[in-house]
Amino acid sequence: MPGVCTGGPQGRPGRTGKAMKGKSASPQSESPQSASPQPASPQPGRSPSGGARKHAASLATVARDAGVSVATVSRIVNGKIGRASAETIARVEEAIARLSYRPNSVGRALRHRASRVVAMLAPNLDNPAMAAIAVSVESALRDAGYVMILCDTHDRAELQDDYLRAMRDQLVAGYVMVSAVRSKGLEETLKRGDPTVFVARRNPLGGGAYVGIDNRQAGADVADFLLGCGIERPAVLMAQQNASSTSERAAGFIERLVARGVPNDAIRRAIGPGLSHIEIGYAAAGMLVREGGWPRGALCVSDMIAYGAYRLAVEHGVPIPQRCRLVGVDGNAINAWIAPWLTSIRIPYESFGGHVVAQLQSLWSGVSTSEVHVAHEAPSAWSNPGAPARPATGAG
Amino acid sequence: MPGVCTGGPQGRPGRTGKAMKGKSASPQSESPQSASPQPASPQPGRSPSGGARKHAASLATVARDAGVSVATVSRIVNGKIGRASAETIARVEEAIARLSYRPNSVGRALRHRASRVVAMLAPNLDNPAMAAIAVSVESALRDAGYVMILCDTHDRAELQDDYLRAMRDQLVAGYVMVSAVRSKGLEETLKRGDPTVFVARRNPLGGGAYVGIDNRQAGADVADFLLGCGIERPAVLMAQQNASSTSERAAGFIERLVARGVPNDAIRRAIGPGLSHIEIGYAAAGMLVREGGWPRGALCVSDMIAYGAYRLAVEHGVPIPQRCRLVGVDGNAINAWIAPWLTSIRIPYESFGGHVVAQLQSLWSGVSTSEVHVAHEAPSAWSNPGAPARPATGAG
DNA sequence: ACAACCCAGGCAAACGTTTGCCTTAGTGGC
DNA sequence: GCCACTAAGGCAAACGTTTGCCTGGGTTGT
Repeated sequence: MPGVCTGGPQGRPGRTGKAMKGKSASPQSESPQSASPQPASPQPGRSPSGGARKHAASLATVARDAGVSVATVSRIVNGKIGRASAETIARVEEAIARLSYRPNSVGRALRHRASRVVAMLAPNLDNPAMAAIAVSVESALRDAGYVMILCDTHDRAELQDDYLRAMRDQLVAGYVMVSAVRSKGLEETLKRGDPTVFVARRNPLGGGAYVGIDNRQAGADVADFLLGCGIERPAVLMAQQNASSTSERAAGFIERLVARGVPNDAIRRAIGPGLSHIEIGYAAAGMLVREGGWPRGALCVSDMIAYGAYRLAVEHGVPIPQRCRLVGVDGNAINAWIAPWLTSIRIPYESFGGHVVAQLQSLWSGVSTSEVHVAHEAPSAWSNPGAPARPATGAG
Repeated sequence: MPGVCTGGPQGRPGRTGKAMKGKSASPQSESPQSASPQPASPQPGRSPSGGARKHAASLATVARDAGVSVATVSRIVNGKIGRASAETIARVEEAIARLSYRPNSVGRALRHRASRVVAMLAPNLDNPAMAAIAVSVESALRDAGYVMILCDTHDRAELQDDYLRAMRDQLVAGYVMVSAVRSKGLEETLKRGDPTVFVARRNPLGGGAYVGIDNRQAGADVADFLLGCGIERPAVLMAQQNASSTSERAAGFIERLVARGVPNDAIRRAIGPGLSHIEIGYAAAGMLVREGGWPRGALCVSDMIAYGAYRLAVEHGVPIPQRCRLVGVDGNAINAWIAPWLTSIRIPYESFGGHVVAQLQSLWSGVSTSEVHVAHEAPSAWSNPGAPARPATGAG
């Protein structure tokens, strides 16, 4: 009931929404031989205004109007000139304009056995980093004349496979797999040689086109940063699920710490369970603190994990970053506005789209592709450590 | 150069990324009669492994294998039984399994003149609220057997029109317009009677199916909340661009304040320029403060605007919410983790998908639709006003 | 005068489905 | 024996493109 002026504590924030009804009905084409024949299929001709709806103009319409054959119109539309006289071209173009003809992508796709649609499969778009990738890829695809089908896999292998199959049925031109998980369907897709680009997390089956940062290096950079801040025993907060990307960050971090003389068993590792990184961060921080109090600094292998840890710190009244410097990885744009306490390695997600499309185009033209490592930025926070403007500590 | 242990202030956070090269090349089908014939179209048969690739099985393949006609296979696949004997069905299903046949969506779409794809057009997915809507709609569509093409319109009318056209060429089954802007193409789409659902912002041309909250009521609720907190002269931070949704919130807010005895000219309104709500919030707060100092409380017509205002408060050393209570609208999930200072009206975006799909199905079956008003929640923050756990103010 | 070309464009076969209509058998009723 | 009916399934025409091949006329070369 809206209107009440209360709004007390809601308990710990739980579900990120999305009840995920366990139906697991495969999207598109509810598995052949199923008995349910597309319920309530969109009746194209039906309209409340009744009567025979005018269909959009097709090649045939234009051809008739211009007094030529469909072949000629098709060639003109596709710029295959040299096959038509100037007058014919003019006549056809006039007809096209008059009928406001636009080529039908579905017909094209059928003929070409490939559409101008690219599928992007990603886990939880709730993560701002994922959203940033989606935005970037979408825009780059658009500039290249493609559109994007977005599939939220929730990091679940079966769902990923459902989508892979459904996308194949769509004759998509390629796949963009963001943080893909290992699965049977993925294996098949790759074996078939379908154009596939992995983003942010390497192909769990090895090989393949990849766009991402050098995660090991990023981890090492954080180690250098924390040591450089005078924090001699930093910890690391990570996820249980060993996704190549984040575990590489942790590995690079530890490696560098050890290389710089920190005893291996002095590096406290907290591994949070679950799926949502934000809850992982909360849980991992809790474990860490229970076992030995707050560290003076920590690598959080993703910004979301840092958010979770921050929440615990706030609950405990531990000021961040003064008593514990958290360093995340991602550099979400929102940090600059509402998370000034967070130091983060910024990943330039806004440039990923261009690289992804370039990789796809390589695959389409048969060129073999290699991994693309985008440069990440140095650890940075909104304000310098110890600089004047600090959040919400000023005179109150 | 990664590795440096500095990371000073980056200046005010600026661009939300996305350089938007002004190309404005229409996605898909670069406008007929254009001379550029699909550069580097995906060569379907080409594979580095060379040789004739095996195409996926089609109805014809299955028919041949089972020794029946394609018509029979089609009918069986679609569950139109009663036309085939039990043995035939068994034989065909066996063939389907053996060849792992899956119906080709493109062929279907061509035949039906409508695909099982729904287009969602939204401005900037950077906004967590938009992302939440996208997640919800995607999931609901999937459960209904559809997939979603996502189009980022950047709130620009021409881009919206480009996409609307491109989506029509795709024979999409329907349109989900999130915060649509008025445009010529939208007008045509509606005139054509294409199934269209508006989300979060009403149809700028009036009428049509809608899913969203009662924005006026939400504004009034915030007014009640702030007055109830003893804040007698609250302000409002809003955007210049008069989107129906946010301006209705502001209107409802002011209306209620006036109704409860606040003199109209005592209500300070700050109207920020620009497109990104977060920068609008920053700018609006700046204007407000310059003109008369910080208010004791304010409605921010969206959470993003509150984020922007918060940044200014941090810069000025003004503690939020102690000295100025900000109340946003959206209730982004992230608030509970890293924005405990924010009170917000939560909009249950995770339930929008279901309503949107229901609206679409109504449209598809020719039933006339009405607006769906989802109930928003009461203003709430993570912690009670003045409750013990306050962020980062504890003993340092 | 004839071969060799080129130009402009049409024919028709795909691509994978769906579906109205037809045919062929079989069955029951009279 | 004939009619009516049903069950089982095939034929072929769409849906909108693309493209290899063909044709008919014109030009050029010798």
